Amino acid sequence: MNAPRVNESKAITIYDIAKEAGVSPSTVSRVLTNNANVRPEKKERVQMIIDKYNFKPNALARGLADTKSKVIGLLVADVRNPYYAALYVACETAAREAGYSLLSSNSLSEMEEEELLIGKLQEQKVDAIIQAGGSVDDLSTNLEYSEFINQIMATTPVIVTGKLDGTQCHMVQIDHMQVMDLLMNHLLELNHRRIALVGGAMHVSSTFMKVQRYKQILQKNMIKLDPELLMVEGGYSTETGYELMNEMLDRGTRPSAVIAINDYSAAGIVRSIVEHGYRIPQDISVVSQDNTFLTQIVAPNLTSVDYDYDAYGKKLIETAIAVIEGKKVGMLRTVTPKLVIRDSSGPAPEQKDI
Amino acid sequence: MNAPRVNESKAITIYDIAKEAGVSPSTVSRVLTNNANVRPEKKERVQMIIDKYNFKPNALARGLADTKSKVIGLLVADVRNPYYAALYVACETAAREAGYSLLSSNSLSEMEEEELLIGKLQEQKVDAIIQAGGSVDDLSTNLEYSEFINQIMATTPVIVTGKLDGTQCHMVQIDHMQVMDLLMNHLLELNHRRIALVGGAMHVSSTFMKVQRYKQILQKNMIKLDPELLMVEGGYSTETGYELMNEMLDRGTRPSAVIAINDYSAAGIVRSIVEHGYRIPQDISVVSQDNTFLTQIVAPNLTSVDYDYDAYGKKLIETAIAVIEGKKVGMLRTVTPKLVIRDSSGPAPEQKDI
DNA sequence: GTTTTTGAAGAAATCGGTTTCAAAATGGGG
DNA sequence: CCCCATTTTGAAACCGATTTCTTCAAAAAC
Repeated sequence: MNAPRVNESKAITIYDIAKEAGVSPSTVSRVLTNNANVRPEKKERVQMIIDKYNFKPNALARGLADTKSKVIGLLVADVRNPYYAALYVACETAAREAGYSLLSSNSLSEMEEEELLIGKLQEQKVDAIIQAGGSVDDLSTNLEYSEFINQIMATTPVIVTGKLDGTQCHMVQIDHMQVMDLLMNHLLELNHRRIALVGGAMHVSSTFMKVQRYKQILQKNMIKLDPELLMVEGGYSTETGYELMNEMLDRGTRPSAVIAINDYSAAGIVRSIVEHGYRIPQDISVVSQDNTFLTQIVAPNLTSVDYDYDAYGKKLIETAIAVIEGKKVGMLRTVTPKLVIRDSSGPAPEQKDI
Repeated sequence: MNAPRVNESKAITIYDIAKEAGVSPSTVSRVLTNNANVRPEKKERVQMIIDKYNFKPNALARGLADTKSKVIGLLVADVRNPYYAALYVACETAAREAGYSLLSSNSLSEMEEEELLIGKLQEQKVDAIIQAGGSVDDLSTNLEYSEFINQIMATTPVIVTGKLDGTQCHMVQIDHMQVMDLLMNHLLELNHRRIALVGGAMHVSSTFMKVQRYKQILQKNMIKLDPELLMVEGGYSTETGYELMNEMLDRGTRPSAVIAINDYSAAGIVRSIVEHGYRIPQDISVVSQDNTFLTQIVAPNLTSVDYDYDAYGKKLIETAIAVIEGKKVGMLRTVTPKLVIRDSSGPAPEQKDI
């Protein structure tokens, strides 16, 4: 009769395994890390005991000994935003597949908060920090921020989404120019000429680049820029989209198509348009960016630009691991956007006003 | 002229601080942990040097030494679901305020995956594991799962959302009965008698409880249960909501109000209703659960049951910390729901059929 | 058959903290 | 001013791995 199984409060260690296998702790460690020769029969014996107890080496001790925690810190602006949620899941999946864990935080767009959180991540000895969104994207504080990142980089490698000048940190960036190209080409092919840009803020670098590109494309197509169609002066929320669109329509400005800065604000834009009695896409087309699940919640389903989040996350994690392992990898990698056409965009209506 | 600042590759340690302060490492540690007496003037001197270098103790070493990592593992079903995203952020905030970090994973509803992830968390020596959603809620595998949790509990305390019999693990649970009470009372007060229940799956415990309660309330109000109004046989997605509602309306069943299992599916339900030419709430009221931001994206804005995510997350973290610190705390804590009335619910239309 | 090379495995140092233990310093009372 | 109780403090052990350094044995070379 076996002794009753009792919760031995002490966790099992490499020494216990060693004793039971009749070998030294070093040997057990060698079996564990698998980067030194151990005689096959011994290796097997040790492995059996490891399996028997389902022994898992203490990651803290391991991290302390070899100064690699196998944890990557991930700072996202806010996972409640579907865009970041998608990116976060993609990163986690990629990290897991590479044998890393993720220590993540929501910075909630306070730069002070960010500093605190990064400090926390450093305490935890994460091997690298990925910063997705937040201060990185803010043109107005960019210089100051680069300084800050450089300081962090002295200790921990940092990878950011977006582009950050004046640092040695690696970047994975969506090709914002191409995002705008995709949207504009789609609309121009549908004969739209009065294309509005709604939502976003100019001090955010991605938005800034998109507006630039928007203007370029108009020019190339001999379309005169109507400043009334450019309403990039709010935020990225549903509320903002709703208000900006209301303002435009109430003022009498009538676009044939609207480019929303993201799906989130598109929801507000769509509502405003519908409430003003226009049909989508018959009267006004709406196209959006991010291709989150919101595209399928809003009626009609939104045409939106997708970033292939899995690939995006994978690139971030790959870059982080490459840097950790000291391998060479491009400083700036790009995520290629793709247009997903749904029901919210259609041919421009016959022109009746100017 | 100062020497140029160079990246000293070696991180600064407690010993460096000790040397510069002219004290022993033990003393520095005492200042750091603040749980032993240190002569004030010495304490100040050490603290100054700590501040000077902005020294942060290595969390790995610390965790190894006192077998407390100050990290809590959080397993959520899927942060891309706004409900879990809200809960996740709430937990993170609460954890941070209590001086803990969060190591989180998305279990993505594979029980195998869950086991793997929990194993990972244990390796990382998290002080406790919070499991939010996933297998916990599945009645069909509940027994097997309890066994599994008990095994984990031998090493790491586990806190789950929902109710899990046969384990010693702490639970924080939404009062599902009350959720249904709130929704039904609201609708009954608005004179609704033909109330449909759409979405969800009976093997999920929360849904099961809600259906039970739904029947009880009908009975108490002398309303005969119409099985055609009960469409709890799909999932929790927008797609499911859309399909189930289509099925009901196409079949000719006409409710005066619909209770959606969550906001996510409500979006599909709303779309189906609108596409069938009914107005919300004039013809059919829709009420929902979770009170995520989706309530404000769907038009009309959804009446929904809120859980006060901040309080919810805080209860989870508080419970976890209490367990970690060996303090007594109730095995089952409850989250009280609250109804948020918006535009999707209104008085029942004058009865014309039966 | 002896010497050299290579491979396997243990002892011990190390990572960077916390904590126990014992010694030293301080302080209060007689 | 001395003695005893109480703080303070430092030395050393410890947490649980990895890794370097040795030693020893076996295989290869001569």
